[in-house]
Order: sequence, then structure tokens, then C-alpha cells
Amino acid sequence: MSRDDGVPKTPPVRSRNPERTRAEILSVAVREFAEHGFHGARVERITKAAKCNARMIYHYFGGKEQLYLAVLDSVYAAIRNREGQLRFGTADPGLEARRLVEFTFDYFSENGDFLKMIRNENLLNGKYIKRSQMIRDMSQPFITAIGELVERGHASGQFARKPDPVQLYVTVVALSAHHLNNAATLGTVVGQDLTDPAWQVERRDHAVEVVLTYLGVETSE
Amino acid sequence: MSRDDGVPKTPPVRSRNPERTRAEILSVAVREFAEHGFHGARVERITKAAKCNARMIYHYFGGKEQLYLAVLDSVYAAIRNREGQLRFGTADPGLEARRLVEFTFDYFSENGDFLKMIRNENLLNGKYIKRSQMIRDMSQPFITAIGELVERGHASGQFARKPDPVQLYVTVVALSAHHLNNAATLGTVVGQDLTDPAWQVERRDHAVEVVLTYLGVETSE
DNA sequence: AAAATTAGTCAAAATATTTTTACTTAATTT
DNA sequence: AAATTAAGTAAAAATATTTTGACTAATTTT
Repeated sequence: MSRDDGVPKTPPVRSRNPERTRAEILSVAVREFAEHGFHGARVERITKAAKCNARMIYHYFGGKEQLYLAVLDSVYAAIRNREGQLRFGTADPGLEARRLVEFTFDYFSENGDFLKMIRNENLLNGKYIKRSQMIRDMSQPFITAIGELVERGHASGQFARKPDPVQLYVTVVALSAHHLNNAATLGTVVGQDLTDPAWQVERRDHAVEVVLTYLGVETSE
Repeated sequence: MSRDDGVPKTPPVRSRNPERTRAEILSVAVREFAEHGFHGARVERITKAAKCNARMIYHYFGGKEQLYLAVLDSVYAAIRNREGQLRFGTADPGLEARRLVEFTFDYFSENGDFLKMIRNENLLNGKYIKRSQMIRDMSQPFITAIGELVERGHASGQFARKPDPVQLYVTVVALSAHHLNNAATLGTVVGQDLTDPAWQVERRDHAVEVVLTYLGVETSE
């Protein structure tokens, strides 16, 4: 017989790894908040997926709310990073306009959690994003770049129109995001599966065509 | 001294009115679910706003979930009703295309709760809308009507293009809804107040122009 | 190597939220 | 007018969810 009774727990030898644990929690939390929104997200699900325990969330982040904030920051940091690679101002305006649409479309398509976080943040009426001066600052150059693109395209006579850059930007984003944000309801309404890759390829072509036609750029048809 | 002690409560004479109470709960619940989503909605807030008590929600609807379903049904019933008034097929295709965009844009603009309910339903991945055959059925005629409009416009030579009706529909909805669904984050990003009526008037013109230009209809400029 | 720190565990406390029980009485039916 | 039904209330039970306390041991620091 064993000599225990005073040793009820079996704390199996565990390694310690702060960076990994913190990163794991954050990564898992991105998925949880994106998938369920702030109110729908469950601390318990996060700890289970991160194979840690609730105490760790308080240890590393302070609480559910602060964890959400860290997640929001992290997804914005990611897109900001990618946007930096898009350097407008050097190539043909028509081509750059096309690149703008394609980049936006593809980024949203490939980074589902970004749009989902944004959708939830808007459900909260921007409660947390409003606190972030960083996001405001990071975005301005992009809008400015679009403005310059419109300017060049129009000056060169290649764009038939000279729209307000903000309107153009909102349109590009809308055409790239709406079908993803509303795949469930729109899919039901139109009786098609909008998550099907083939559907999305079609959508991409359509979005590009709408924007370029609007600008008055000739599309090769 | 008073003769109470056995009469601690003061049930002040209250009138009874089933229809009114039920309708009041539903109406208040539309706002609550639209504003906070399913998980963010609070039964207590609903009862307070409806000036009744939680028991009534169970009495009339069965629970929070069933109440949500009733709300979803009700907002869809409302738009279905209005859509019925749009009768395509009689007038000039260019004009009807414009009417399509303007109707969609204005309906969304005037019925904020509809888009908000849809935004949340998509956050839930269409959990409830998928159960509703009604919505599927009600929407098909509208898509068909758009298909016929495209057909007529193209046949008459007035539309330069003949897009897939579903793509066109999604585009119209996207251009009309995205800035509302994402007013908080987009507003922060572009540094403008997208809820400002003047901004929305500008947006409306832009949306109409994008769609009509895409179709190749001459806009009076 | 002892001391200090902090990553990590477990369980329970604190809170928040929904749902039900037990009861009261207005309105309706017989 | 008595009996029945169902609208309505209050309070608490049930549940769900977040947060904290008390402890253990791995790692780092002295």
C-alpha cells in the first residue's frame, strides 16, 4: 500500500515559460473575442484553450477587459504592419488603384479575426478603440496616400473622376468586407454560400471592377 | 398607529393590459438586442424599460432566447413589408437602378435597429436566422426582381454591363450599410463623424454614383 | 546555497444574470 | 356574484461567470 493520504494532489513537474504562456493566452484570446465578441467571450474557454488557468489572465493582463484591449491593439498592429508595405506614389495610378482594392480585399479575406474584432468593437460603439490615439495616428497616412493617388490619377487624365478620398476608402473597404461581415445573413437571404472560395474569387473581381469603373479606369475586358 | 404589520407590501392598483405589455416588451427588446447584441442584452434592462417585471418575459415569450427570436422575426417582417412596395419592372431601368440604391440606403439609414440586429446575428454566425425558412422565402423575389432589372437594362442597351444579380445586390447593400455598421471604427480611422447627417447625404450621392457608373448608366453631372 | 521572486495551481468567494416559486388580484367567464 | 383564468409582483433560487486568496514550487538573484 502507498504512503500518501497527506499528499492528495499530484503536481506533475511543470515547466515555467512566461513569454510562451502570455503569448499563448493572447493568441487564444484573439480567436475567442473575434468569435464571440466581448460579452460572449468566456474566460474559461480561453484558459482551457491556452492550457492554463484563469489566474494567469489576471496575472498577465489584469482582467478580461484589459485582455480584450490587448487583443484589439494586437490585431491593429498587425494590419498596420502590412499596410506599411503598400507604397503608393511610384507606379501607374490605375494599377495602384487596383492594388489598393486587391490588397484590402485579400487582407480581410486572409485575416478573418481582424474584421470580426472590428465588428464587435462597433457593436460596443467603439468603446475601446476610441481610447487609442495610436490607431488614429497610424491610419492617417494611409488616407493621405489615397488622396494623393486620386490627385495623380485625375491630373494624369487616367481617372475620369476625383472622388473624396474618404468616400473612396469607405467604398473599397465596404466592397471588401461586407460579404464577410454578413456571410451568415446574406448567405441565407441570397441562398448562396458566401464563404465558398469560388464565390469569393468572383466577389474579388467584381469589387475591383466596380471601383475601377467608377474611377473611369479602363479594365481589360 | 396604523393597523398594518401584516400588510408590508403596497400593491398599488395596477391595470392589466396583455397586448400592450407584450408589445411593449417586444419593442423595448428590439432596442436592447440591437444595442447590445444577444449576450450583451440584459433581461433586467428590458423589464425596467418596459416597466414590468422579469416574470413577464417568461410569461409571454418563454425566455431570453425566444424573445430574441421574436425580435429577429419582427425586424425582418418590417423590412419585408417595405420591400413589397418597391415594384420593379415598369419604369426606365436606369431610374429603377437608382431607386434600388436609394431605397436600400434610406431604409438602412432610417431603421438603425435592423442593421444592428443583423450585425449581431452574424456575430452569432447566423445561429437563429438559419432556422427561419420564412426569411429565405421572402427574399428570393427581391433577388429575382434585381435579376430582371439587370436583364432589361442590358437588353435596352442602357446598362453597359450585365452583372450577376447577387453581386450587384451585395454591392448595393455593402455601399449602403458598411459605414453604418462600422461608424465607430471607421470614424476613428478617418477622423470624421460618420453619423453626421451631412456626411451621410454625401455618402448617399456617392453610393448612387458608384452603382450607376458601374452599370454604365449616365448620371446627370 | 539561501533568499527572493514570480509562474503556476486549486478552490472558493464575489458578482452578475437568468429563471422559477409562491403569491396577489384584475378581468373574464359561468 | 362566485369561480376561474391569467396578468402581474416580489423575492429567492439556480446558474453562470469573473475575480481573488492562499498556497506550491520553478527560476532567478544575491
